Amino acid sequence: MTGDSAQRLRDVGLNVTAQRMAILRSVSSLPHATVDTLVEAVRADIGTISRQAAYDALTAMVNKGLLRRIQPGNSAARFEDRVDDNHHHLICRTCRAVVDVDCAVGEMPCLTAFDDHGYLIDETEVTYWGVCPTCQKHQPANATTPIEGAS
Amino acid sequence: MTGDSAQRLRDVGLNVTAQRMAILRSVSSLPHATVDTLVEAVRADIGTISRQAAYDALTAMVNKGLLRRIQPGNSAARFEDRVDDNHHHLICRTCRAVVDVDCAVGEMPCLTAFDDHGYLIDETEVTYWGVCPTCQKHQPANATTPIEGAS
DNA sequence: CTTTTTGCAAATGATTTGCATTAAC
DNA sequence: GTTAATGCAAATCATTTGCAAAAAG
Repeated sequence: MTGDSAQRLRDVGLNVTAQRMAILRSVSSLPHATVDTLVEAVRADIGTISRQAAYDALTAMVNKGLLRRIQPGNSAARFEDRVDDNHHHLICRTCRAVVDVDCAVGEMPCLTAFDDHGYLIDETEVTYWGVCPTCQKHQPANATTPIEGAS
Repeated sequence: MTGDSAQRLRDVGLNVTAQRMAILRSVSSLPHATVDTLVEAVRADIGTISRQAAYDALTAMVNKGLLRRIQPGNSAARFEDRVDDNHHHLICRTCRAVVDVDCAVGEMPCLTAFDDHGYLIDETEVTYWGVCPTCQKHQPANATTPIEGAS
């Protein structure tokens, strides 16, 4: 239904377009998807979107706080629409699968009582790096291309 | 002095080369520097290094746990040699300045008592996003290009 | 002397920019 | 009607790959 996503766009002052509504819906149904995956999904949905329109729409919505961007190391950005709660991410070093995790500590971990060096802090990002169950099984003890860090 | 960095390389089983020693020294004196900055510094130091040799050396040392790689959003990676302690990073959205901060919570925040989804977790990364004092002053109330997120 | 590392060039992948066309308000 | 959004191509930026020459153990 077009109503909901249209309203969410209007609420933040963005023009309502078929592409933007479709992007918003795709991010909802495909949490942690990359731009390319979202472009595919939107094309299956409304027929056409350019990659640039997708980038533009996603950037606009991230800037308006409608979406959140996740940057798994140096690979393609992911997007999600869980923006209101304080949750973090568990990312597989091998296949880049992203899983949401709720913080055990509480509302805003580590955000209190440290030297902020005069910075105006607006976000605390917590990322857990590891290897997912599937990749643990399908890989020899010393895998070939660990995407980052940790010997 | 060449001894220290040479020994650190040997300790982790890496061949000792002039470039690698110089990289190690440069990362020490320029914490949070990008690859390009390090290449410049190394060239000023020992005369010559290719960018690829720098990437290779840095990757090798990160994999051996000698260095740590920081990925500020989607921009160029930074490197540091503080690998033994549990500290986090405060990054300026505008100028990308990186500052070390010690965690107020304790040893390993949020690492206990949550659902790990079967992942084998090896690192917890905490990043605080904000605007540094300098950028707060030098920018009009609504700056032009906030690098990421947050309206 | 065998293996690793270096250096150069070219390739790749993600993202951005410029500009004319089209659609929202 | 004006302003904002789309689509296409080309540009840019960080990083990787392939391979021959040079250096390390």
